[in-house]
Amino acid sequence: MATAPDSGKPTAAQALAPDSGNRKASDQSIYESIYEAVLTQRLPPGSRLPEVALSELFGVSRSIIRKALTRLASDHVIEQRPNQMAMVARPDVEETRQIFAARRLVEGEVMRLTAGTLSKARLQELKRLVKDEKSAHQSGRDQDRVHCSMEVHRFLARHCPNQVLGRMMRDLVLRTSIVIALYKSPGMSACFLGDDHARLADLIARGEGDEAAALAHRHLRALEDLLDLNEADAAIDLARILRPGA
Amino acid sequence: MATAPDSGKPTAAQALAPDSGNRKASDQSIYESIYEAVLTQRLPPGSRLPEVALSELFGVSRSIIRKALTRLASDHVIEQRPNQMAMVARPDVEETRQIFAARRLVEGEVMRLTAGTLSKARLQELKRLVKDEKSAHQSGRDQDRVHCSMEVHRFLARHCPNQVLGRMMRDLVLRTSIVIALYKSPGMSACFLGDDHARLADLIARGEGDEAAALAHRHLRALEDLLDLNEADAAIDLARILRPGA
DNA sequence: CCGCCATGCGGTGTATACATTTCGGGCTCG
DNA sequence: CGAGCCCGAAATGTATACACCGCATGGCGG
Repeated sequence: MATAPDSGKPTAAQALAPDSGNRKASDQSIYESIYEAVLTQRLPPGSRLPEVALSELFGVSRSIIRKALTRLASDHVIEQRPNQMAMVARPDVEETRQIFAARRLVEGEVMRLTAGTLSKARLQELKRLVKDEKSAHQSGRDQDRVHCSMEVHRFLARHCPNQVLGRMMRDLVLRTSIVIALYKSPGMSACFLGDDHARLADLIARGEGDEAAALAHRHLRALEDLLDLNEADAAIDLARILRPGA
Repeated sequence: MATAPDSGKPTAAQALAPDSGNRKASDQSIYESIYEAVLTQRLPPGSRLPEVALSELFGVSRSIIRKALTRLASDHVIEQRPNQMAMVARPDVEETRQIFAARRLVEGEVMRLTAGTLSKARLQELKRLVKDEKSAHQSGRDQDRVHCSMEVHRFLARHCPNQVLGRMMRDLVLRTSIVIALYKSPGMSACFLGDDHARLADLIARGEGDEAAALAHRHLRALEDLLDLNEADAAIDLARILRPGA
């Protein structure tokens, strides 16, 4: 178990280690470290986040940790139950469907609003992200691929003229990342998505908002369809809890 | 100044007094007290919220207060700047427009999803809220009228089948309430809105989602148009900061 | 041998002490 | 007389002590 913490409910520890070099981190930087770790799936759903361990890791007192955790819980990144350790959120199937539906609505509008508003420099950045994703995919660096894929969506959210919607989309992208980690079917590595991103960037650049929105909508629908969202998991959860036969 | 705290940046104090009877309140109840006070405009935008005053008011230590304030800031109810007292949010004109645009998008979809899904008992509750609003309007109890008007929207948000969207709408309703308090023109009391609510409830009851969404869209557009959203205030803010001539 | 309860340990919940910062009044010096 | 500085009150930022709770473990009794 020392080298395989992913059994059941893994603990934080090494997933945040690279960031622990920053001694005396502020609650903002701690928030971002954990946020980033969850986003890139280094902290899988259900990971436990003990306050004392985090306080030692980041070199601050529990006050700061608690503030960061409160904010993370408010953003649905983690779940906090009374007298219990915080853990990375683990949405059920119903909530997963709602997250996808909400994201289709919001991201579609973000595309519509963002198309044609980006400067040349920004478009360069965007194309760069898409290219990085493709190269990461071709080299088989799946961790980097996921990271870049997220960054494409987050980039568009960050540069949407309507920052209220942009912030909503940012949160929904994170929650989508969580449910993908939870419900992805074994074989999927989401190959064709990279092409979607390239086409999306092109439509954004050319200012074709409606088409970009439609593409994002299809993109997200396809992504949701790739997931294992049958009631199987509910049965699994019940079986895991009750253990009736074996 | 003892009886006119609304000059400049009012303090909390009496706006929360009715809730202070609950000694040893939890952070959740404190969160809700302040949330409700902001929603009903008893705490106008810019109101200051000192931690010590609140801790004495609610009979708890600053730890609890700080947790509640952190959550409120995360929900854009208040603004927290380092080493400065928290205050009720005061969005600028640009953010106000974004809030309305986002709310039109989200609330429209909520109407579409909610129409035709409410039980008879729930529909009764809804009609009751609309009726209460109308009677409050006719009696000139403007405070109650605003409260009931908010409750209509919050009711629909709460009972939307998609709770992710519902939660977003809840937050947007609050932020809308804040900007209305900030930018309402002197004479407006929003008379015809009550009729909109009645028609909206009817469309929801009859399951006509698209029509309900369209009505909500027009309703919110009309509401935004009633506000004083010219750059006047930006000039005021600049003048207040720079004080060039006088 | 199996099941139940006591107990210890590790975790969060809350309060409080102390450090640090901000803002304003009033004094002093030019 | 006015401008600048000093200082103190009051606020927030941070750390820490202690109380409480839940869970796992191990002994005890049926």
